[in-house]
Amino acid sequence: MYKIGVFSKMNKITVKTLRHYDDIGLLKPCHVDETTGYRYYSSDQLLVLHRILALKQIGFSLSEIIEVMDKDFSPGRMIDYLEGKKSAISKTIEDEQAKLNQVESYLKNLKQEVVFMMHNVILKELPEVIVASMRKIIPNYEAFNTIYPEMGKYMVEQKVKCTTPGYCFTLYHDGEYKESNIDVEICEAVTGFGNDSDIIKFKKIDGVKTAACVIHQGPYSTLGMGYGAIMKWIEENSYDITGLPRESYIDGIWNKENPDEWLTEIQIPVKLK
Amino acid sequence: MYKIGVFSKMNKITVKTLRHYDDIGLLKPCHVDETTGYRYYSSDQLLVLHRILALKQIGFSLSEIIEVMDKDFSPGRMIDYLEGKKSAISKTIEDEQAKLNQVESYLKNLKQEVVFMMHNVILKELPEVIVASMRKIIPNYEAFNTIYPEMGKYMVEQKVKCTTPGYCFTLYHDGEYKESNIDVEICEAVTGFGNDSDIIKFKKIDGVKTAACVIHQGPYSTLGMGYGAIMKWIEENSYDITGLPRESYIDGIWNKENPDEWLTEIQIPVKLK
DNA sequence: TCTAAATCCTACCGTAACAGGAGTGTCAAT
DNA sequence: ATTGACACTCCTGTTACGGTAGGATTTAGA
Repeated sequence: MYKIGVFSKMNKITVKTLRHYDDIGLLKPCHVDETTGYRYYSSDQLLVLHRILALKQIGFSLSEIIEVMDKDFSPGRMIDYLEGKKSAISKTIEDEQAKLNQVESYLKNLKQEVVFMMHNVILKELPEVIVASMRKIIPNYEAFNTIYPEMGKYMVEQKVKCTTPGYCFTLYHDGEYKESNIDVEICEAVTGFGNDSDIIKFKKIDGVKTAACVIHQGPYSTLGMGYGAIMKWIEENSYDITGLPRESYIDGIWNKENPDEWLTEIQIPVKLK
Repeated sequence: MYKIGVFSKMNKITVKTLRHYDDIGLLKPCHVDETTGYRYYSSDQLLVLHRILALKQIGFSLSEIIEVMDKDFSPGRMIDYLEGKKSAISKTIEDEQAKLNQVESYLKNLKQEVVFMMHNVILKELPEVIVASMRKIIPNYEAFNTIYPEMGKYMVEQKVKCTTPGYCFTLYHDGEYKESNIDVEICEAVTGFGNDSDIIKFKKIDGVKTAACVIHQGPYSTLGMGYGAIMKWIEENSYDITGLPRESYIDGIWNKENPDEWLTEIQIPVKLK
C-alpha cells in the first residue's frame, strides 16, 4: 500500500493525474481512508496504470480507455478499436504533412518575393448550388462588359430570384489560357429552377469537397497575379486540379467605383495527389 | 455591409466562430448597431478573414494570429514564426508516426497470439539517482538468493538510507544472454553518498530520457516472457537500445508469499531510430 | 514532546476554440 | 399585425489535467 505521492513517483506520473483518474473512475485507489480521505494504492495497480498509460500513448482518450478496460471487452472489439485508431492517426499524419507543405511554400515565397504574399490560399468546401447559366464563346475579355448586363437584364425580366448571399461566377471551359474566342459560362446562384430559354439554362452544380481559394483585390487586369499565386500554391502543395476554376465576383463596378477595391475570389477544385 | 449570417455563408464559416472572433478581438465587425447589437461586416473583411483562415490552416493558434496580423509585425519575425511552426509540425508527424507503429504492432500481436498482450509497453523518463551498487560476477541466477541478503545486511549495518519509493534494480553488463558467470550490478537508490567499501560503491546514475518499460507479473523464471515482449516491441517500433537494461524489483519474496504475485519492471533505455 | 516541514485532502478556476441551447429581441415579407 | 427567419446575450460543456487556496494530517528533527 502506497500513498499517492509515492505511487506517483513509481511511474513518473503526477498526483493530479492520479486524483483525476480517481474522479472519472478510471483508476480507483484500492483503499481510501474514511476519516482522512487519503488514497492508498497497491502494487497490483501499477500493472493497471501501466496498461492505461500504454493505451494513452497510442492515442486512446480516457473515456475510451475506461470502455476498453472493462472486463467484458472482447479482443475482437479491441481490434476494431485499434483499426479505427490506425486510420485516424494516418489521417492526422496526412493532414500534418499537408500543413508542412503549406508552411514550407509560405516560407519559400516569403524569402524570395513579397508579391505573392498578398494572396492567402485557403481550402474550403463549396456547396451545391442551382444556377442560371449562360454559356458563350466570346471574342475577348472586354465582351464581359456587354454580356453581363445582358444576362442581368434578362434575369430581372424573368423575375429569377438570386440567393443571398449572391454567388455569381464564371467557369472557363477552355483547357488552356486564351485571349480570344473564350468559352465561358456565367453562372448566378438562384433559389430554384426556372424555365430554360435560348439565353439562359438552369442547372445544378455539384458541391466541391475541397477547393483552393484566393481573394484577389484590384481590377480584373491584375487577376493574373491571383491565378499565378494559386497555381503556384497548388503545385507546391502537391494538389491536383479536379474541376473547372471559378471566378466569383464579390465587389465590382456595381457597388465600388474604384477598381482597386474590387474583390474577386478564385476557386479551384483540388485534391491531394 | 452584410449581416453575420450572410457573411458566414460567404466563407463557409459558422456564425458562432465569427462571434467568437469578435469576442477575442481577432475580427471585429466593421459596424455594430448600437441599439440592436447586430454585427455588420464589409466585403473588405473577407480578405482579412481569408488571411485568418489561411494562418489557421497552417497551424497558428488564434492568439498567434492576433499577434501576426498586427501591422507592426515584420516579415523577418514571420519567418521565425514559420520556422517554429515547421519544426513543431515535423515533431508531431514523427510522434504520430511512432504511434502508428505502436498501434500496428499491437494489432499484429492481437491477431496472432495473446500471450504477449499481457505486457503493456510504455515509454517514460527515468530520473537521475544516487545508488549504492555492488557489481559482481555470479556463477548463475540462483546466486541472487545469497547476494541480495548479503547486500541488504551490509546496508542495514552501515545505516544507509534508501529512497522512498524504493528503487532497487539490477544492471546486466553482459552484452549477451548468459547462463553462467553473469556480470551483474545490483543497485539500490539511496538518499545521498556514503563511504565506499570493498562490497559497496556509491555512484550517480544518469537519468534516461526515454525508456521502454514493461511490468512483469509472476516468478522470475517467467521473466523471459517480459523480455521477449519488450524486445519485440522495440524492434517493431523501430527503436534502438541506448543503455543497459534494468530489472526493477517491485514486489517479491520480501512482501508477497505467492510468486505469481511478484512484480518486476523491465526498463530499457531507447531512442527512435 | 513540541514544532516545522512535507504531504495530503477538497474545491474552484483556467486552458483552446468553439458547439449547443435557453430565453429574448429584430427584420422582412405576407 | 403576424409569422418565420435570423439576430442577440449568457450559460454550460468539451479534454486532460495544472494552479492555487485553505485546511487537515503525517513525519522528521530538536
